[in-house]
Amino acid sequence: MNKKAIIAMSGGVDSSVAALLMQEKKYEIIGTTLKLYDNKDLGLSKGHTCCSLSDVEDARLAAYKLGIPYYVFNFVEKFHENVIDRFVKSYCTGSTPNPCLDCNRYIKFTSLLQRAKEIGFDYVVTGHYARIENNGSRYLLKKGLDVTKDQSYVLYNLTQQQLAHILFPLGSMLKSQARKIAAEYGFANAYKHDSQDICFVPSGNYAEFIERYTGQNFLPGAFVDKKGNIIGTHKGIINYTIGQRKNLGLSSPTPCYVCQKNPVDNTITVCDAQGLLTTTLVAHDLNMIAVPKLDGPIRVKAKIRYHQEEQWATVEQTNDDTLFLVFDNPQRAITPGQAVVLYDDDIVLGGGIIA
RNA sequence: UGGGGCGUAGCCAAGCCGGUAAGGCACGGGACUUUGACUCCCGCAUGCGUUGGUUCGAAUCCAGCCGCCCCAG
Repeated sequence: MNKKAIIAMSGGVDSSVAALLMQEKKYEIIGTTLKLYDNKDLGLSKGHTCCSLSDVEDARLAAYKLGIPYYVFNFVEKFHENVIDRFVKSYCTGSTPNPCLDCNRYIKFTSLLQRAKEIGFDYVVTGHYARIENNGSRYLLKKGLDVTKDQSYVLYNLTQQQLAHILFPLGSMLKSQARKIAAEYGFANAYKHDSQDICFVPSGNYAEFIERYTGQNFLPGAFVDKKGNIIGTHKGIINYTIGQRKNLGLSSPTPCYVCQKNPVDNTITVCDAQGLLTTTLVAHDLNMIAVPKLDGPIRVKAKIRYHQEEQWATVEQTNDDTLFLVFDNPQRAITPGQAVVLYDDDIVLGGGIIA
């Protein structure tokens, strides 16, 4: 009897090709799109995003083309609770969250996986560019072969139990190959633009979103320099993140960057580019994949934001839920709320959230 | 109202022995991107407080006026 897999179809090229590949491997598959929010509730109309309901038609079309059953699963409540709420709370406390991490962690690979099991399916399949291997004792998460599209960073939260029931058919493929396959097969979305922005804030104006969502106004406050001099007025603390240069409106001989957010007195500290450099960080909320726990300080390559080359560092797990990293070279704008993901070559060791 | 200094884009600022407005910051637009940022590219003063004058030609020289700053009374 064929293995059964649910394909999470966003309406984009990647997940459509993922479905096609699974079909070719003779899996018994169904396609699904997750309804994550009501566009109306969020004051949205339309946008090319990774999972907006407006993309349902593209997904449905691809499923129809494949001749597979297609369903929309309603995860609106789960998404509110596990993604949007966490996103908003994080910003309100001065952090800078990455909601895609939570969406993968709680929605696609928890709620959807659970649903899949409930209805008798063995696997959840997505179009992520990452690879899963089993070394005999553990499941390993590895970078996608297409280094320019590698998405292992946003998947570092996956557990052994989850990895056992996930398949990434695009992990060993180049994006260009995926597009080619899509084009040859005749998927309408073969040349659809890659997704971007936060899916539930397609306008990109997440600060406005947070104010609307919380019904709270974030008051203006002072920009101060490292000596404590007031040098300007900011528009509310949620509008800024560590390392930000644009939209500060501060005029000076050299560019000004945000280097600290202080929710307590509602001030934002700015500095020059040099002032953003730091060599150490602490992370919590860990998930280790390749090993259950790090023994002693080890050498790794670490990524402190999605789009950045990993950097050499020495890391130590100081307790069950804490990592301490020392980078070989100072890093620019290490940002609380973002994830640090540890790599041994192309293997994801694990990661955590920067404190 | 005696003396001195200054007024160039939103901010800072070069140019000032006349030859047709550097640069930085900010801002706008693109590129990049399944987060926020960073980065990169492009754009950004028919005009130099104002009115006249000299000159082929003035931000640059001259005069009046306006405004601001400092010193002295």
